[in-house]
Amino acid sequence: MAEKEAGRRHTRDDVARTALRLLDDVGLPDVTMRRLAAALDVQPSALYHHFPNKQALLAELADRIVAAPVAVAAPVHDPWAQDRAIPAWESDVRWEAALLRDRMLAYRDGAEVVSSTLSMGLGADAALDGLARAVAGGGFDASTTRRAATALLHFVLGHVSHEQQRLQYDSLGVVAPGLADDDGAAAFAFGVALLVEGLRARAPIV
Amino acid sequence: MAEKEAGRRHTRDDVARTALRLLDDVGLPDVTMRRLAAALDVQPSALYHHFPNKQALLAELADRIVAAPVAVAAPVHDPWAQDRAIPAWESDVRWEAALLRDRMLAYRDGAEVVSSTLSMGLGADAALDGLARAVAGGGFDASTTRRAATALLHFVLGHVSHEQQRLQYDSLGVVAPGLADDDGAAAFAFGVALLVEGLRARAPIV
DNA sequence: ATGTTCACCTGAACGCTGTTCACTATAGTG
DNA sequence: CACTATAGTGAACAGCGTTCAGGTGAACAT
Repeated sequence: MAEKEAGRRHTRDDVARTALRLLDDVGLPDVTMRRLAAALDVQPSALYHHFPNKQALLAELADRIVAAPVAVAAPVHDPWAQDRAIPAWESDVRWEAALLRDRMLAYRDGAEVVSSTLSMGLGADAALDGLARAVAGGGFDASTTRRAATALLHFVLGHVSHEQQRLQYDSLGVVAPGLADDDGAAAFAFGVALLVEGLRARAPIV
Repeated sequence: MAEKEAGRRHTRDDVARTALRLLDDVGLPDVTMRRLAAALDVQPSALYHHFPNKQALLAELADRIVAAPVAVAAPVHDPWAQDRAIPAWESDVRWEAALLRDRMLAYRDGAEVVSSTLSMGLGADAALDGLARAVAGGGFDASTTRRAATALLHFVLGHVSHEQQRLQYDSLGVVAPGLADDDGAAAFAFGVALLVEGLRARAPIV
């Protein structure tokens, strides 16, 4: 399954990249220092020359996940705005939220990694920053901006975590229990829309 | 610190109640099967006669947290509705969200316990049910109701987790870094209001 | 060419975790 | 009284994150 990296000495970047690949291969619960060391063909203790502990390693992974380059570039003209009544900041927010979702979906258990790192105050700040920047485009005061951005962030993290947990369930052959699974993207867009429209009601300039 | 329970034989309820007290005393990361066994004056293996594994134990705790009786009864006339323009379902949703927050805040790391249990599909369904019931009062279709309720749930879980993590930071003597900490209740109400107002825009009956 | 430095790594260990297993004691019921 | 279900024992297992004293080799200055 996971082949060994046959190289001799490794850099901090090697370790992080191998860890990211291991995460995608085996999932967060099976990303252990021992397994990562084995993947690098190295003793576990060697990892502590690159990261002081496992949490720092995971924080680095979270940073890379939320700041990863994405396949499709941001559209100059947003796809939601055939109707010109929609202000730019609204589609910016939707876009930024969708971007964050895509980035976390790009790695197995990505949302879990980002969420735990974020909740411990280490790294992954790009996640909140992107949302806050988009919200700020609506001209809200600092407090409203920050609160709206964190509300969006909490929803996105919770939603994508839920989405990825279900992905894992399904991949393990568990049959869908009666109810049809909700389309992830649509349910996500709905939640974001709820927050955006709630925010619209208090926009300073209409 | 944590005194031993000197009783003879214990029931499943004893174990759960002691675990809940232990959680409040030492926090989730230090709730280990060995510590819990010690608190009950029992060998760790004895716990497995009451719960098949630790996750099941934590799921029971989550169930008790989200279904706990609360000090103040629900008001017949909601406190937000001096203005009669506010429909009942809106204040119901706000109330239900605030209730869930209070219940999770009642135990150390309560949000973390509920969140992890919920994300693994074991128990704590009362959390979503309460919100969904309140939303349904607005007369929305099933899909909208479910999506809005989970959006609310994700926000509440994320917010309270963040709130409790900060509580722990502060209790450990870490000084607030420059920025004044946002009032938890106010920021919470803001996030809920955002979702409620977004939902109001699609209410079938005005 | 030689000596030194330093990043990278080894190998073994420590203390902790959740969980299992065969066995024992105790309370309650026919 | 014998029986059975429930509760608990004590030891062990495999795995975890982490530490530590020491080793090795490439890079660099003399």
